[in-house]
Amino acid sequence: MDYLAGLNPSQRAAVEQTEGPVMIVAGAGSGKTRVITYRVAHLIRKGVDPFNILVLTFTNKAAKEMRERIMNVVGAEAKNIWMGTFHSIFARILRVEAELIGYPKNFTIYDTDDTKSLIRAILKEMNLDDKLYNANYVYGRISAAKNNLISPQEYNRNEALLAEDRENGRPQMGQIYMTYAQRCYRAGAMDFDDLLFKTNVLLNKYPEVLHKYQHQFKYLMVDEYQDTNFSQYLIVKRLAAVHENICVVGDDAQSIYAFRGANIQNILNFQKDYPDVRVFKLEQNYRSTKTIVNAANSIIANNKNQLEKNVFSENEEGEKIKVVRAFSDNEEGKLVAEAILQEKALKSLNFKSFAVLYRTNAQSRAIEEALRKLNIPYKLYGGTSFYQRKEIKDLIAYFRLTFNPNDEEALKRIINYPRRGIGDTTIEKIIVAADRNQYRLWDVVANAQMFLDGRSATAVQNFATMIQSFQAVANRSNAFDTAMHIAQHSGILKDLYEDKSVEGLARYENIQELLNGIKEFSEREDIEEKGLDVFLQDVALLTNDDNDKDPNADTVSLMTIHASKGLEFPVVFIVGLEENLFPSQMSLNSRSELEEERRLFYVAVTRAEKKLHLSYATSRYRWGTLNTCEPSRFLDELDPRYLDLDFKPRAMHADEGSFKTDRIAWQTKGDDMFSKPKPKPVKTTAILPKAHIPTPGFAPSDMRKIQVGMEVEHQRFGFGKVVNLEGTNPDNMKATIFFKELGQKQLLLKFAKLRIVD
DNA sequence: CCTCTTGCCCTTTTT
DNA sequence: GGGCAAGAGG
Repeated sequence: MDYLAGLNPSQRAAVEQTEGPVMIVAGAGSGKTRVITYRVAHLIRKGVDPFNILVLTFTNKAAKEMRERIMNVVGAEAKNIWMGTFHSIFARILRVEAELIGYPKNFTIYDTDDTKSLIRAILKEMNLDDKLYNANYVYGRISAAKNNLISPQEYNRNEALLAEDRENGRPQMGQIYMTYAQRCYRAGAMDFDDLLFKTNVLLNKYPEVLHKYQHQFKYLMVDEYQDTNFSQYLIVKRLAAVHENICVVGDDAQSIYAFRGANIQNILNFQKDYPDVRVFKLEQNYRSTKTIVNAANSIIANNKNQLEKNVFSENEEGEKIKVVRAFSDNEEGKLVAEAILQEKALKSLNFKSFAVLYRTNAQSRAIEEALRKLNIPYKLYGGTSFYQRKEIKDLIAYFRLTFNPNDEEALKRIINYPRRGIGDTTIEKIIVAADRNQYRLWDVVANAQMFLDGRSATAVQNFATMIQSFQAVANRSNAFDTAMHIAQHSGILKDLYEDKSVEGLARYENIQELLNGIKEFSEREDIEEKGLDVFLQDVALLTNDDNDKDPNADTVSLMTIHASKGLEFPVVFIVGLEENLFPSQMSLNSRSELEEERRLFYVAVTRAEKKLHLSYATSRYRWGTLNTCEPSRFLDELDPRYLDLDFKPRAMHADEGSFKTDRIAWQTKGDDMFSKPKPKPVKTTAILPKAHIPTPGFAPSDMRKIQVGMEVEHQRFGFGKVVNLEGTNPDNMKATIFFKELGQKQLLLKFAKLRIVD
């Protein structure tokens, strides 16, 4: 039990409390992973069979890392623990039980691309305007329904939801959801949300199945519990209902996935669900300097609904946080690159001590270019993963179709790639024929001459014969031999080989790499079933960290803040701290969304161990055009005691109420923000300041008469007092006005409609 | 049915 | 600035 010695009292107590409901509230850097790994190790040391332990995480990376760490304590036994992401664990269970709920065992998992492609196809068939019924919007709506366990039937019976859709001008939403679900079902496919939704259906409908897993999983642990959605919450609750040995670990301050349905209430309400819960708080941060921890605390203090805790550090004070202003995104990249070289030399650090974090993937480009110019090695995390590349998806689509010939998305993808004379018209005919007769897609394809004529019938027939030959090969060969056979006989390999362009070469190499990966899989000693179908099962759930060729290379890490959760680096750069970028423009509609952005900033700040750099640019390319940017409000929220500014600060924002109107001036400038016919869904949580109703007969006064100290009325901002005037030229005269409702704002008198109150 | 060009949308974050 | 879908022309 030597591993217990390295724990502080609260960590140790959490590890030793193995029975009953437990909640561990773990502040950033407080040794959370350590506690989970030791807790699992402790269970095993106490004699619990690893097979009876279920540990759920949010990323493959977290699961992999944890398993390795447990293995270091208890050895090979750790291999038998049920540990993985929600999606992979329940996909695994669904593979066993699928037939009960009408799915084939080798059902396809539709990734986001497949899902959107199917939605677009349905929209087209229904003759709906794909701008109004934007595929992203429709997907979001369906996803939200599934995450709240609302089936298509229930959706269409739910008057409130239907009314909401009518108000949003999208009355067909319910029908789209219905059709989408039917098409997935007919294709033998589940999307990401289905993996959880169908698990709930299974556990709800088949008590004997529920019973089986309830008894198998005597001990449950859920990492990042603050990021669970309702669907996940209910699965966990059901599985834990018998033994109630449920331990959830999380930090409400780090909840950053509400956008995909996570419900922070799950952790805030855990104590209500399990009144006899034991709560452990890990409040000491071992990762960062006092400066960083205190600065992070000063940010998160701006959020309202939180579990009470006091995160502190006993580490050194550390350096102040450097805040840098750049003129453009490119200059920002340059400043970051130079700072890395400087600090590396000064403190004799490795490149891998540095991370650059950003809000959106698109920001990586400017940084990458700057790093390349100075020959700084870097590694990009996230972005398009290996498995999302076109050529990889194409080959995998052949695999998918071989094992599930009803997979509509796979079929559409490759029936005419490489070219074999089957055009859109023919594909449409196939789908319509299947639809009309309620046939499975493959029944139509395999009997093409019944539904099509002449040339196209033959082409489709040949295609069907080819897939059938692949099925025959798959039946008697291992994964690699099957994959190789398909790559060759489908014509993909030849097609790519003939493309001698740089990109074509890269694509060919990628296919080789995939085949190499499958070869390795085929040669593994630790698995019995080595068919290509087994390899295929998890592919949709794999992310890019799986393809990490050289994890120990000395490179700077570049990633989104979301991807950085759970990681730590000695020196961290957070770039793009600008209004509309971070916080994201999409988040400005409600307090809850803004709070999530703030938690995201908190996550970013707490990744740093020794030194933190923040930066923003005053102009930035977005959609190919140059935009002016304002510094992020988050910079204002940081306690200035911890900051080292390289420029003269100015009052950036007076208070939260003012932000909405502040940016109108520059929004209208560059692009088409206002012309987009994109009605936003109704947000009930909006806390925007109430619109001011101007006094009857409101008329703007002559601005040449305005003086400091005057009381004025603004058409929309209400009443306020002039505190400062800048400039003399009437064209650029700017007034600083303190509004009673909205706080301080700066207005260009040229545009402002102000009435001087007598 | 195929290929090339244009024009549109995009940029939130991920399983 | 880039990727992708739709549409025109071959």
